[in-house]
Amino acid sequence: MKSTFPAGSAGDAAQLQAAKDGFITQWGAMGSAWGINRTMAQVHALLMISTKPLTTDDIMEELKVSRGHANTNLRELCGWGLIRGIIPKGERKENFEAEKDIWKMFCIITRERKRREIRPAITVLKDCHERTETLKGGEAVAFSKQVKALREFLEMMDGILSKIARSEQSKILPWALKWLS
Amino acid sequence: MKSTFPAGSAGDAAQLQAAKDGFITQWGAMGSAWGINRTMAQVHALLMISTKPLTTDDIMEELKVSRGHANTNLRELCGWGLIRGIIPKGERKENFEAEKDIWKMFCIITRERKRREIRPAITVLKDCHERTETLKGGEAVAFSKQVKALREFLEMMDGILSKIARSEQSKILPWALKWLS
DNA sequence: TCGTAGTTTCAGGAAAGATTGAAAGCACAA
DNA sequence: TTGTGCTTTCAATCTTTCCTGAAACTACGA
Repeated sequence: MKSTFPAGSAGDAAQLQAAKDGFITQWGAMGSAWGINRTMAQVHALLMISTKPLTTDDIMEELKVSRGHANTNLRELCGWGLIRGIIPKGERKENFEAEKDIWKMFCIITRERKRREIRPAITVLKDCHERTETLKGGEAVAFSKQVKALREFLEMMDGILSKIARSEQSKILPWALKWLS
Repeated sequence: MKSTFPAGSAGDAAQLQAAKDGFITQWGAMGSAWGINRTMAQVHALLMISTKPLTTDDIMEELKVSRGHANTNLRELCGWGLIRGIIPKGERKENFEAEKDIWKMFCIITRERKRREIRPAITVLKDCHERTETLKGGEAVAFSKQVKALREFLEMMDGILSKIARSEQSKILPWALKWLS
């Protein structure tokens, strides 16, 4: 519903819009599968492929959601650090832009999920283990052992992911490529 | 609500039960966060720490869920390959037992999520890229480029995860430990 | 201080997802 | 073939989560 197409035909523009819509829809679906609010994933997708920062009203318009909902999801994404709000000088409206670098995105998501989900799980496992390791009886020993194995596994994962999330893409990528060969 | 405690006091048994319940609850909560039905995660937790195979009725009793629901979740877990049903000879009731090896569990989950979530996403990205790579105009070029970067990243991940999920734990673990140092 | 432009909050409606319970289905033994 | 013991299915219901819209709030300029 706009005016200027720097180049290409109207058909091209329609095709581009269709591809964008498909992308946003699918990214949203993928978000759901990973336990992320669909709209939040869509807002993220939209900002990720936008060539310029967008306002709350732009989001409302594109995704057909209410102002309240747009605002909530934008804030949440800011909380993750996946987007940031900027107020262009002279204006009062806030504009949002996404981190576009895939590797940085990956690092952010890894760090956050580690913090929000793996760490708490480790805490619980540690607790379960400590509360049962001194108990006698086959049942208790088996439980304690299983819980310990789980905990050690998650701690190893946590360590590896921390290390990866701290690395530069430039250090990981060539290594990954070699390793995959 | 049972009889024989091979060793230890009644207090010990209560403590063990409390720890088990805590574990099941928390594993369920963690499942939710990762986009997995809470009950399914709890059934998995229950079987993971059980020293013997359990029947549908055992699950119903422990988790206080209906027969239908227990059945659905057991089937789903079988679908993932995380548990298997066995019919002890001479009996007609099906018993379920979980894969207890953490590394194998991790491989199964990795493989399944790759198949169910990463592969479809790659397909969509490929499609978006192909539909726009020949279009003219700054917008189209930017979109195409971003989508391509995403796709390449996911394909790299897919490759790495495939490789890891095919490995023996014995090959990864020492390497991980060294790498973490 | 008031008015304006914008943002945030939240009660309640809507949609999605989980759970039940009961009926239908299945497999085997008598 | 009928009966028994167990599993599966599915409409109905309950729960959770999402989403809206409107009111409250904030920041700033005149």
